[in-house]
Amino acid sequence: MHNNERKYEILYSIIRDYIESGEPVGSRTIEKKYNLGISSATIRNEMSDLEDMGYLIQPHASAGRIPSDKAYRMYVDQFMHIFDLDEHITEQVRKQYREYLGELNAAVRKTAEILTKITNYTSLVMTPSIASFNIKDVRLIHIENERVLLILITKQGLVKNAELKLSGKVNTAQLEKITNFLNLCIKDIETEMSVAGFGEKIEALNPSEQKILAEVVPAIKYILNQDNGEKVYTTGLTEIFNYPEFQDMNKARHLLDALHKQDLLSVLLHSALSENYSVKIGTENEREELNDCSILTATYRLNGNPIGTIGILGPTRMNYDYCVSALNSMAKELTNHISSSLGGEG
Amino acid sequence: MHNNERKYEILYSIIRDYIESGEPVGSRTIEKKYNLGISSATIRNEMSDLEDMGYLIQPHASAGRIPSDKAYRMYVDQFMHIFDLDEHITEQVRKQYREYLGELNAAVRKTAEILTKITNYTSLVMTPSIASFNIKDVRLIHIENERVLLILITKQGLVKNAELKLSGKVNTAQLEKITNFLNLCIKDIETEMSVAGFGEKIEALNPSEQKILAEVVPAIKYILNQDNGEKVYTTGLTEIFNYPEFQDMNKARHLLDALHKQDLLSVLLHSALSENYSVKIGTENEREELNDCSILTATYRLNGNPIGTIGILGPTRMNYDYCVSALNSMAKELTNHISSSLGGEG
DNA sequence: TGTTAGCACTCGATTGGATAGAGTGCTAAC
DNA sequence: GTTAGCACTCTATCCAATCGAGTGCTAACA
Repeated sequence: MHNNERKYEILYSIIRDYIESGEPVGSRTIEKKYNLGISSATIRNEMSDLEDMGYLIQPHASAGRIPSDKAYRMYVDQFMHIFDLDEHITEQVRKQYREYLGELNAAVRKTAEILTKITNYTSLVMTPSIASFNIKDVRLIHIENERVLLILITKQGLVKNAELKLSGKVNTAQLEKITNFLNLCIKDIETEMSVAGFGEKIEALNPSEQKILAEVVPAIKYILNQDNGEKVYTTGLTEIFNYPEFQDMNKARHLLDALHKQDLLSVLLHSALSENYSVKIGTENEREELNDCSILTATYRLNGNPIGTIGILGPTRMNYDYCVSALNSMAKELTNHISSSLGGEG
Repeated sequence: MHNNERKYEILYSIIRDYIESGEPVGSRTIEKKYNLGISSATIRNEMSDLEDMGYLIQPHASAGRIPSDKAYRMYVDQFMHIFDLDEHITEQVRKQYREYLGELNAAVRKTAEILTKITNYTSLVMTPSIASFNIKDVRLIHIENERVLLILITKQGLVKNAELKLSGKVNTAQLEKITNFLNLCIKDIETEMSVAGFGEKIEALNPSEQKILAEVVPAIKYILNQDNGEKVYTTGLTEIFNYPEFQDMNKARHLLDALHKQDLLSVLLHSALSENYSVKIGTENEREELNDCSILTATYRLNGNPIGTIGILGPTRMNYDYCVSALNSMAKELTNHISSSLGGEG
């Protein structure tokens, strides 16, 4: 077995062919389509070895062979070639982004649309949590009785609001005072985040105001920490019908059901935040419903820190080169857009 | 033909049977399952007449017959029986609503979930436009430079906000003055809605403030009129896979594609706002994609005025009695919840 | 020893004919 | 006007035959 190189060349050819055709690949196909200079009989022997090694699977005795998840994994690790998208595509993307100046979530969602359009796969995007940003300004607006609207404005110019229900009635004057106090203490809100942490400064408020403050601060903390505003959007859910591996109704249904579960998607994309990009192939996905799919993700950033994830979902037989490239390019564009439109400083 | 009553009794039986079984109904089935006191041969003759009249369709020569859209229409108009849902179900619903006190959209979306759960059909809900409510309070919050957050609070306690981009920078003092002015003129905003309509009162503002006002007012108008905030949510999209009429992949895909189009759904539900409830059967739906479905809708109200629509989508062969009943009951519950939780006055 | 041609074999997919079964329409009798 | 009876139609299902793609093995060859 001094010639492993040839084996992998054959495997590589099989993977490429199968990704393109979707049909089990036979030894004669390889012999004819790829000039490896060896006969189909030799290829058969090698294929038999590759099957023993776990790289190929024979759906049934008289069919060709298809790559296993392990084969795709090797392909992605060894052979995959990441490139930049055509300049005229990225230019168009930038143009579309420009329309969403400041509206970050809209730009992120647009990214999903573009991804589906250029790859014909389902795409998933996660909008960033407010926790990724630094608070510049806090406002409390009185709605009525005990209801208060909390507005957080970040240094980057993002706005997030949420309604709070306090335990008792408040009035506008009280809220104004508390608002001013909070804005004076903004640094503390970010770091300490507890009433106790305000120290002596709190003396500026009277007892009843302090009581309200004690309710407001945990609410802010909650909104900042509970991934509030982090949401997953999907586009092109029905694209999977294009692929023969999902012609089976039950399979398609199963997958679609899974993709409608917000929490599942949320966990999926959130866990991908730690890596620059990730490729999960078939059974590498923990959820059983996704074992026939590959999920590619990439993160977009603000000031170098990942704040969200964009992803593509398709059958394991997918064009990894193009998809990973497209995903990376889009993540890069989105990152650029964010830093230019929000002028991040913190 | 002095005995049309019998004909319709047969038709009624066929419809009931087909709704239940989903299989073409033959004359012998009717003879055995429904005691009409006549033989299968007679039933055959009547069925032949009913086919000529356009109420029945024969998929092929040696099959039974299935009801046409026209038959369902007659059924809905003549035979349908609307009833109230079981008290223990509505009690549960009320309990769930109570958790969303004040959060109207959350309650509406919950309604979709409940509808899908109790009917096993896809459900669609439209959240109300802010235009359905009376404005009590307007706030303008300065974000940075030319960016302003507009907050509208309704008499009913709903809060709606949107970001505005003005043509030039503004400062907090200016916005405060304009906010005060707007709140003084709230009646005018509702009725006139143009800067000219403010008459002499506008003298209270200096020219630069008037200029800002001239930008803000159309924005408010836009938000009030453009159905801003009116959004359609779907639940149970994959339920259609349960029904044999959508076993055909292409059909299912076609429908799912359609149901992912926000604008289509929006038009659909919006047009249903004018009626208390509506039933659109098969080809009665204008969109070709929906010609195999029936869409049932009902409106929920605030102070007697319809402000939103909830709906169910299923195959034309659907249990109209139960579904229309469920829909009406839920619309009633939602209406009650809204009037009790928002304490509508205007 | 590695490579290759040749061949028997396997197995899924397709085809076609036979059959069963459900249901109709027509006719003749009641 | 109603019904029993029967011939007819059409689909679905089953089964056998066939096709074809692809393999694995063997023997020959460099």
